[in-house]
Amino acid sequence: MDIKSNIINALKEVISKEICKEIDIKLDKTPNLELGDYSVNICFRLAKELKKNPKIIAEELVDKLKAMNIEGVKEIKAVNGYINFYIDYNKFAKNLMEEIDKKGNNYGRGDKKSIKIILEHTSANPNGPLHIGHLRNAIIGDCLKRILEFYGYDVETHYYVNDMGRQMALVVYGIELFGLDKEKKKDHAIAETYVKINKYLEEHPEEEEKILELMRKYEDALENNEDNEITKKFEFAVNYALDGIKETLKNLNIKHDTFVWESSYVRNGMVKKVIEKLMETGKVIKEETYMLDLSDFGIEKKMVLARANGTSLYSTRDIAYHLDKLSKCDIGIDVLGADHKLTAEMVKAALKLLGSKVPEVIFYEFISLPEGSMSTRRGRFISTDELLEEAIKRAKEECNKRGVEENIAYDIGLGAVRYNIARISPEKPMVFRWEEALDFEKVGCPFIQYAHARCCSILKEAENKGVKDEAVFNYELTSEEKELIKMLDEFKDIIKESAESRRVHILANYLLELAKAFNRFYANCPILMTKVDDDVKKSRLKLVKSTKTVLETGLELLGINCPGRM
RNA sequence: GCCCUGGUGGUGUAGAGGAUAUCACGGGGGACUUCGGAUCCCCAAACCCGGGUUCAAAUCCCGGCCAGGGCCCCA
Repeated sequence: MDIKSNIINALKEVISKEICKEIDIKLDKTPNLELGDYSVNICFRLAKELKKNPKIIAEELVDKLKAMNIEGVKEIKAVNGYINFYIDYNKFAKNLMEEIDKKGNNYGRGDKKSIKIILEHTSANPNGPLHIGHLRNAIIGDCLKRILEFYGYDVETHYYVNDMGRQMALVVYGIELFGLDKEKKKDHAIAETYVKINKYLEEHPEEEEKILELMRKYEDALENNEDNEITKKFEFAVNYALDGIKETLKNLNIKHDTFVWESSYVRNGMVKKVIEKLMETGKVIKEETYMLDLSDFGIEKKMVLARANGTSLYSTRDIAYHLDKLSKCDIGIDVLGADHKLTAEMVKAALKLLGSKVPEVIFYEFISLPEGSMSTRRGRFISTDELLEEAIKRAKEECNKRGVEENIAYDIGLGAVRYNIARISPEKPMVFRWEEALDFEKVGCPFIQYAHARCCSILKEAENKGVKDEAVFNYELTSEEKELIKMLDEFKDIIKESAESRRVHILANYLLELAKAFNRFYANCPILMTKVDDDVKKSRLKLVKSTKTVLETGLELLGINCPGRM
């Protein structure tokens, strides 16, 4: 039984006995250690019902609570109507350090939940490289996958490949007209051709017909489940772009389990079936084409299910994909840009109409450039490759400046890129500025990695000196030690909160705080110095070891490596 | 016009009913003869505006204002 539950149980017992009430109790964190470690504000709530001053209620309750000798609690105080609990750090520290020691990098891991999640993320159109907008999707998605897995879910990641859109037909036609620059990285070569064909079409609008024809032919072939010249051209183009994208993802330390092509749902007839089933609901209106009435779901806009020429539409294929995906898992999660909000709502509504589960959708706001939003079509974007390359280059310079081996530059550079995005809550719009992206002081990641490296070197030094770590903790702990211990304990809650709310920035911000707490501890509490008492030395060393473990685990969950020296 | 997000020191960001609003950068000042200075400490500096709900509001509600996004037989 942990201390928090002990406190809550004791409170419930006292309140039901003294006041004859069952109430929900939530423990709060105190603003600082002087006010204890945990607190409750129930007295304010009780004050109204009992018509009594909250201060007095608190004092009375404290007397009763003290008499109960709650295990792990050293002191209880009533302050201005709050009840503050002070925990017994010596005991607490000992237990916690032993737990971390025993579990190692599994400390904080959730129990296996036997729940299958399919998490779709990145899913950028294969008409060019990942730009820094897609990067936000990819990083949020990948961190989330790691966190959910660690929390105990069985997670499969999907990359949904949009191979049927107009933009792919443009690429295919573009390759016919202009070919591909074989010198360039494949996804960049595709983008170059894509920009050219867009410009060409602006100048030759009469050729628009050819694009429509390509789309028509591709879809016809798919509907008949045929392979012919056209499908080969599309597949070539898509795979060509995907090769490049996969290379970038690999550099980002991101791996998808499955790539699902939207065309597969036309091939297997599911898209047709979706339309048929939707017709059966009686909510389909036939105008020039089929429109779905979703007003029952509060959506006034009608959802168009197919083009007048009979070809399918992105959102209809998306319904088929979700129907299939959601039948294969317990929870489906999509990471999508905020521009998909309306369509996502429509897809959800359509799924409900069909009696299906609906996906959870995580929206993130766009990353824009100071001069405006990005556009692959206009060639106005910053690619992830570019950013990563620059970040690693900058990391190398920093290493050289400090006389550290360059081979850790990748870890530092990638860490900065990933962390810089992971730390921001997704609903916040971001503006990309090179100076900020490459300012390693501003990005908290090197700070965290440095704290880890520092742990490593202290542990190594201890080994040289023959000092062994042990959770003795038989002395009065300093406030820095207490803060650090509390942070290490909090890791479990952070994982839970981060996983359950599907918010990765919570973990990212926590790690920075942990590193901060560690540095404060390091600055104020001598560890291996000769004047330090042996038991203190051993205990503090254990604290270092535990911090290293948690930093390692946490950074790994953000897909960030931590070098042993830097 | 309608819908959805966001608005917190100079800048970027956390906090989503509770006590003195987090952290970083930038500015100013300081610390260190032993464990690694990508360090630590201190100072100045912020909740868009107006109402409301509450013992308690940055946080919830209503109304403004500002910014971004959406409202395609695009994806």
